[in-house]
Amino acid sequence: MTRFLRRTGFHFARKRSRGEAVWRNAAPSNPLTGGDISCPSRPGPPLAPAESMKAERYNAREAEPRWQKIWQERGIFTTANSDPRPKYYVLEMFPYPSGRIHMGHVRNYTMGDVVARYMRAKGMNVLHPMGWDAFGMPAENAAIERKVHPKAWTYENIAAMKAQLKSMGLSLDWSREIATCDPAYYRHQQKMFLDFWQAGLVERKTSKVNWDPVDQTVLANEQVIDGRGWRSGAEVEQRELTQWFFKITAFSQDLLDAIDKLERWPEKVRLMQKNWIGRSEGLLVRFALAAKNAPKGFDEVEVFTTRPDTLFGAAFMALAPDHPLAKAAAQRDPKIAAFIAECRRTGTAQELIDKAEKKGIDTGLRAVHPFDPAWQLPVYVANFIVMDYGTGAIFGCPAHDQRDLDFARKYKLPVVPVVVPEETDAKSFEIANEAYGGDGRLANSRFLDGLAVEAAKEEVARRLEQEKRGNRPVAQRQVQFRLRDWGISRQRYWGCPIPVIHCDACGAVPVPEKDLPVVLPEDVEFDRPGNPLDRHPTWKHVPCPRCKKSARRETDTMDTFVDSSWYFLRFTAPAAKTPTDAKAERYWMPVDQYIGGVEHAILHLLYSRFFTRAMKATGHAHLDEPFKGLFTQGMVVHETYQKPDGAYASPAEIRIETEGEKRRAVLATTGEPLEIGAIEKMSKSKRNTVDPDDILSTYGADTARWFMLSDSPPDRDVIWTEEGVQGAHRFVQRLWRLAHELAEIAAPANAPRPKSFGSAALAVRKSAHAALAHVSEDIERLRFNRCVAHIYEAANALGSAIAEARTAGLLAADLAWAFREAGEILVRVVEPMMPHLAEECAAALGYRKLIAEAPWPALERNLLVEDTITLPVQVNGKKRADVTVARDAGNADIETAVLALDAVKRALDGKRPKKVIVVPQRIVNVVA
RNA sequence: GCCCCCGUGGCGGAACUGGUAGACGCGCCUGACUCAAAAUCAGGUUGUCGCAAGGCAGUGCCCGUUCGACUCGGGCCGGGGGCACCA
Repeated sequence: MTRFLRRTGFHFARKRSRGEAVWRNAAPSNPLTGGDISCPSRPGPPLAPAESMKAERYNAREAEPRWQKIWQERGIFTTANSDPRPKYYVLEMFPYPSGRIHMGHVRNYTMGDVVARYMRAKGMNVLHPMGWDAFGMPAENAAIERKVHPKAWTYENIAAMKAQLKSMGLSLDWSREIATCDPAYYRHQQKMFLDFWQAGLVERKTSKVNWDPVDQTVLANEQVIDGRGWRSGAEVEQRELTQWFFKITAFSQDLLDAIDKLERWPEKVRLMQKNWIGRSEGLLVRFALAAKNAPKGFDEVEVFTTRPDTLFGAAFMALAPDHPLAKAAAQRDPKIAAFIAECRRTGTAQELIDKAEKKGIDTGLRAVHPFDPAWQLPVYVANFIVMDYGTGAIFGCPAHDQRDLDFARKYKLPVVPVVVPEETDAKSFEIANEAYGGDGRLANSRFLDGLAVEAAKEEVARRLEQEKRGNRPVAQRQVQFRLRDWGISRQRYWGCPIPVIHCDACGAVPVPEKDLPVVLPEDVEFDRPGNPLDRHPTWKHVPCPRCKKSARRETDTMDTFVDSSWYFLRFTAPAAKTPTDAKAERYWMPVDQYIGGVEHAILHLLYSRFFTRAMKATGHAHLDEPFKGLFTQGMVVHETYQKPDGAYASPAEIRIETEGEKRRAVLATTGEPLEIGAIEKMSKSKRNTVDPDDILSTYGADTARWFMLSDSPPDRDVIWTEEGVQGAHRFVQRLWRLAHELAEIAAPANAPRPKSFGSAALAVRKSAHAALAHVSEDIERLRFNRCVAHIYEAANALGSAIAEARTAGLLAADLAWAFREAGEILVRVVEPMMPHLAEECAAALGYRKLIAEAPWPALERNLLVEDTITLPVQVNGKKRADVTVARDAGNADIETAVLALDAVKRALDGKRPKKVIVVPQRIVNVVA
C-alpha cells in the first residue's frame, strides 16, 4: 500500500460547463424524460425506490448508500482547476487518523458540507477536499504497545475512517486526498524547509527543553504532568538541546497587524492571537553597577521596562536566576547558588509555582539610578523573573506593580508612589497591599512631577536616549514580543525527516534537492525507548554532500504542526511536482471558509499564517493570509451517568425513565438506578461518548447531520440527546411523507405557470419564498440552527396548506402549481443539510435530475412584502393592541387609526395623548 | 492575578441596527385513531390572578439613559474560556 492515494489531479478532471450534466455511467435513458437518473443498484424507472416500496417509512439504510453511489459514479463532487466559474474554497480541519471518527468530526464535517453544497448550488466552483494529518505519536505508541508498524497502523486507520466519512454523504473531492505521511507530500515539505533555510527563516540554536530520560525524548509542555513525563512517569529534566527553529518572530509585527484585516475571523480568536504575540513597547535602560563589588566583566545591567515613567519609584533591581550576572554572583556566594538551584527545581511543577511566593536573595551588588549617580538600588536574584523575556532583568517599582509590591513588602523595601490618580492629593496617597496600575499624574519624581503618565514615559525616553555612556545611549526604545521562535525538532520516528546532514568538517549541510525526499526507513524497531532513527544501523550514515567524507543524517523529525501548516495549499494542486502549482494556488487561495475547533485558535492557525508568509517569501505562494473566513465550532457534549459506586455508565447501557417532568436514569440490563451527572465533553474516561457508527446505522446520516445542526448555535457546544436525535429522525420521516403527499396533489413537473394566484396559492408561495430567503441568508452567515427552524416552519406551513386543500376537496390549478414550487424549494433548501433525503424526496416529486446538481432557486422578492402591515400599538411602552394599515400609510393616517382603537381609548381614559410616536414599518407608541 | 465571553420558560435556544420577549425544536399535558401500545394527527404549554374578557409580573441582581431596554451605560452576583510571574 505504498501509493494508496490515486491522485488524478485537476488535469484529469472531467470538463463540463454549467448545467450540462455528463452522465457517462448512467443507465440507458428513459425515452420519456431524456437524461434521467436511475439507480444502478435497482432496476426499473427512476421513481422505483419511492413508488415500488410503498412503505410507510423512509429507509435511510437502503437509500443513503444508493445515492452516495450515484454521486460517486457521476463524479459530481470532483472539482476542476480549469473551471471558469468563480471559485469557493471550503475546508474543515483535516483529522488525525485515530481509527474512528467521533461526534466532533460529524459536526465539523457536516457544517463544511452544508456550505460546500450551498455554494455549489449558487453556481460556484467549489473546492472541498479531505486529507489526513497522519504523522504523530499515537502511531508510535501503537507500535510500542501492539507491535504494529506505524505506517501500517496509520493506513489501516485511514481506510476505516474514510469509509465512515463516506457514509456521512459528504460532498468531498476524494481525488485530492492527501496524507501527510506520504513521501509524495513530505518531500515538498523538506524542499520548503531548505528554501526557508536559505531565506534565513530557519535557525539552529540551543534551547531548554523538557527531556524525559526514560523515553529519551523531548516532551511538549502539555505532556509534562506535575514535573513527570505523562507516559513514563519519570521526573522530567530541563536540558539544553540544539534544535531547529522556524523564525516565526521575523513576522511578529506583521502577524499582529494583519489580524485586524481578518474580518471574517471570530473576535475571540483574533484576541487570543494578539495576546499570544504579546507586543509591548518600552525602553531598554542600562543601569551601571557600583564598581566596588561588581564581578569581573560586569559593569552594567540592562533592563527592559514598559513603565519608564516610574523610574523614580524604583526600589530594587531583580535578575532572573539564569541571568549571567546572577550566575557570576553565585560563583562567589554559595547561598546565591543554592537559591538559584532551588528556583530550578520548582521550575517544572507549573501549577504550584503559579501561586508561589515571590522570593529573592540580595546579591550585595548595587545598581546606580540612571538619573542620580548617588542613588543605589540593591540587586536581587528573584524567582519571578524569567530569562527569556526582555533582558531577564527588571527594576522593581513596588507602588505600581503587584509582584514588585509583594516582593518589597517581604524584604522591607521602600514603597514610594510616583503616579497619583487625578484629583487625589499626592501627599495623602498611600499604597497598602494593592499596587496602583492606573493612570494619573507623576509625583515624587523630580522633573517629572505633574506630567501625565504618557508624557512622563516620553520625557524619560527622550532624556536617556540623549545621554551617552561608553559611546552608546543609556536607553533606547524597544518593542518586545512574547512570541518565541518555533522549535520544530522532535526525537521521534513517525514524522517528516529534517533534510540535513551533519558533517564534522562542513557542519550542517542541506540534503541536495536531487536526493529528496529523505524517506523514513521502514525497518525500524520499537523494542527500546528513544528514537529508532538514531540507532538504525545504516540509514543515519551517509557521505557529506559537500566534502564526501562520512557524515550523519539529522535523526530528528519535524513537529507535526509543520505538516498541517500548508496542507490547505497542497490541496489546490495535490499532484504538482513542486509544493504548489502557481496557477492553481492563485486561483484557489485563500480558503474562503475554514471550519474547525477553537483548540487550534493559536498554534495551528498562527503556524499556518507564518508558513504561508514564508512560502510567499520563497515563491511558493502569492498571499500572506491563508484563511479569509474562519469559523470555530463548539464541542459535542453529553450527560454523564454514574453508578452508586462511582463507576460511569455509557449512554448505550442506560435507559431514561420519565415521571411527569422528572427524569431518571437506570442501567438497562439490571434496572439499577444511576445518578445523572454533569453535561461534559464526550470522553472515554467519563464514558459519555456516542459512536457515530451506531447513530449512522440506526438513524442514517441525514438524521445525524440534521440533529448536529439543529439544536445549538454552531459556535456553542451542542448537547447530544437521544430525544433530540429521535426528534430529528421524526422530521426526516415527516419530510418524506410530505413529499409523497405533494407528489399526489402538486402540478406535474413542467406544468405552465398560472397567470395569477389566488389567496391560498399565494400564501403557499409566500411561505416557501420566505423560507428560501431565510435559509439562504442563514447558511451564508453559518447560522445553521436558524436554517433548521425556518425549514421546520416551512414544512409545517406546507403541511397545513395540504390538509386544508384536502378538506376543501377541490384543487385549483394555481394551488397545485404553488404546491409543486413549494415542494421543490423545500427539497432544494433541505439538500445541503440532508442530501440523501432531498434526493429521495425530489425523486418522489418526479424530479428527473440530481438535486445535488440543481441550482439554488431564484427568490421572488415581491412575495416577501405585504400590502398591509400590522403594527403593534404600545401605550407608554406596553403593548395594548395591533393596528392593520396599508403598507404605505402616512403617519397621520396611522395615528388616527391608532387613537380610534378601543384599547387605546380605554387606556387614555378620555384624555389627550401627550405624544404619538410612529416608527415606520415597526411600531406605534402612544404616550399618555 | 490579568484579559475575554456568556447569564432569556422544565430544557436547547429565537428576537434584524433600541421597537410585539419566548420563533423553532425537545419534554410534558389533553384529545383523535387503536382491543391496546407504538407511530401519526389536532390542541395546549413563562409565572400569576380570573369562569371569561382581560389584568399584573417577567430576559441573573441593583441603578441609570430613553416615548420604549434581552439589546445601551455604571455597579454587583454567577458560569465558561484564554494567558500566566511577560517587566
